[in-house]
Amino acid sequence: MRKIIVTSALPYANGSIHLGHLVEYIQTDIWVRFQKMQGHEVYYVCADDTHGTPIMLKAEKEGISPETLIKKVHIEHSKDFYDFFVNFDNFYSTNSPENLELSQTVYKKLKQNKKIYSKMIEQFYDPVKEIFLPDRFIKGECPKCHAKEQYGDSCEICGATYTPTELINPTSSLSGSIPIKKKTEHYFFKLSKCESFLADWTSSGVLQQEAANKMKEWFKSGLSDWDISRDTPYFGFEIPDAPGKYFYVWLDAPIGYMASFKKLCKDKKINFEEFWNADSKTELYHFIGKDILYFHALFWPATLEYSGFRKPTKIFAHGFLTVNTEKMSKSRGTFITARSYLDYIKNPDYLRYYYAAKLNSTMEDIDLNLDDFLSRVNSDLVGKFINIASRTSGFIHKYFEGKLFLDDSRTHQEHISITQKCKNLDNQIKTLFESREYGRAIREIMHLADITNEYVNTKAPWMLAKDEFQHKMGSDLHVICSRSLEAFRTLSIYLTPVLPKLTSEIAKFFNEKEFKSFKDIDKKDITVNIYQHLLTRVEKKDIDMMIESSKEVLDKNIEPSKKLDDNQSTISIDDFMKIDLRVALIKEASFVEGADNLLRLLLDLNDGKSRQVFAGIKSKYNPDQLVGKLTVLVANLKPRQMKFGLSEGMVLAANDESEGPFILYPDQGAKPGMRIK
RNA sequence: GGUGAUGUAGCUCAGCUGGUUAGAGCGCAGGAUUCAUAAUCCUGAGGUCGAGGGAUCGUGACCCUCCAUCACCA
Repeated sequence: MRKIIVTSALPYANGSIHLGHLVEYIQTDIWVRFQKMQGHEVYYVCADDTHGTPIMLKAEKEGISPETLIKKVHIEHSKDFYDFFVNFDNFYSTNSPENLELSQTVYKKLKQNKKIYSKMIEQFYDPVKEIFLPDRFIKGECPKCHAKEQYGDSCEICGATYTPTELINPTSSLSGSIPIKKKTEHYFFKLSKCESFLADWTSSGVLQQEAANKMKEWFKSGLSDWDISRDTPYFGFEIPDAPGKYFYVWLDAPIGYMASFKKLCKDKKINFEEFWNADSKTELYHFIGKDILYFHALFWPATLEYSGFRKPTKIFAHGFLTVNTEKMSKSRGTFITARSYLDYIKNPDYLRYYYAAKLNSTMEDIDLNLDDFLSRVNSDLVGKFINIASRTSGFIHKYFEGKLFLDDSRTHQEHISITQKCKNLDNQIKTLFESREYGRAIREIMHLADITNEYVNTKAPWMLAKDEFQHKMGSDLHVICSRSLEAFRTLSIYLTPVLPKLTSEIAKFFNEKEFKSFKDIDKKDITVNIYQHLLTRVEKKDIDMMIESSKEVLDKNIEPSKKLDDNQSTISIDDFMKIDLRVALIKEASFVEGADNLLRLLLDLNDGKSRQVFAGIKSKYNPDQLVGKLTVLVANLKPRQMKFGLSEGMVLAANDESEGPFILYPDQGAKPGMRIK
């Protein structure tokens, strides 16, 4: 039996859990449930990440203490995870006595090992708020490209990175005041001295190949020492013997994994040392997003190494979530919180299934395509998987008192083979789950569901049922339905880590409490209850409503920052790039009956389909003079239903009060479909 | 800007170390069936494997250039 600790990254306690977070928690939870089903001793721990300036400021904004804020968020997060069946053994908080104690222990050991030193640095300070300013809270002009309103760490326009002191005309985004440079003593962790250890460690197989490559890149540019202190006021843990100095949130956050586990040890009488001592034989796995690889693959193991604790066995980084191939967007309504998913779609298993179907062991991003989500869940889960039970259990009930007939010695090989096909996949499924190749596992399982449906179809039990002779125990009818349901049960067991809610209901359908182990597939005396719908389809309208409601939520939140933007007369390059301008060939042009000012244009973007656009240019142009010309189309304008038909875009034209419109023609050489930027 | 990843049928993705007519699921079309929440089964159409060069007897798979998308740059 293996002894394993598994963690997911700590969610920051200043916001709600959203579908992006859930990729990781679901990925981890599936893995943990799988390991538990293999009979291993597994502890899945996590915690809210509660420290840092953003938490402090958010609490202040809401007029409550940071402690109250993180308590409130903890309740919300816990509920979200519970409702998604993310089954932590402990979901704790980094603002805990265990974490305080461990953070201080780690720090003292690092100090003993001569890995800590202090030096004076110069930092920006907000004289009004009387607080040192994190980089993100300073805005100013980029020293390289002179773009205005850039953050203190990097420029969004030219991508330059710099220190906030290099910004031109910096202002504090907290008070709007001009920050002053102020000297302060900071504590540093000598990461530069850990290079050889880290180079060995990161290339020893604890990371995915791609992640290890990434590390090499970072080593190339050399490791700098890590600033681990922040000045008061700061919400966090005070550094021992350093009044007014606090641990930087990223120091105590990963220690939060240990602290959460330590609390669990107290509650469950587990031996903490056995798991965390430097020579521990147990396993430790961190599931993280690729964005925080740096912290987990460099700072964290170095911290552990030089404070005398064990290092992680492996770090599993995953990619980001996009929704409909784009970054989650609040204005599009694709920034979907866990809660709003639950409110509208309700069943968390759908999302768990969809994520599982797309997840693999790499750091590639995964896309939640909502149309795909709908059809995949409905056809895989309802159409083929659940359908097996739905179509065969009726007969078992009607004629055989709910009892399956699985006596191999009295059954033809052709029927036994369906059992074998399902059970033979056992090892492969295990390997795939173990290596986090969930997508492949799902594919294999669904393939077996196909085979089972095929079997049912060719054997046509409904034909046999017409013959009374078939209503006897051990008849072909009995055998066929039994083997189909046994297959269904086997597949359900395979799917248990992915679909805990559904499979627990399936277990009940089989008169079992739950599926505890993959070994349960060998059960022989199986009975079924009367079949009731185990799963309903996802409705398109529910998805649409979820999107709509996600849009609303944001509008309220965005107001403050929007007001700032309104004062600006410039837009960013990103704003401009949102407009998809294309060269379009005017294939057809015609008058629109009943419209005073419109021409109907049929435009070709060289993408195999034409678009219809209604343009208000009749006063100046005849259809004939337009056909064959190139013009400029706003290609991603939301289509609009007009009285005369759907308008799928907009062509550009110039005008003022007295003259116009004058339509735009691109220069010679431009081809239909080219992007204009 | 630098570095890296990705780009295969309408959609989501497989294609191992290069080797005969490029695959799956969904969707679509036609048919079968009625046990099942119009679910299931069979058949079929659909791809110059992002573009262009190159190495090779041969490449979706290797190299180079370009284009697009995404990420990271502490």
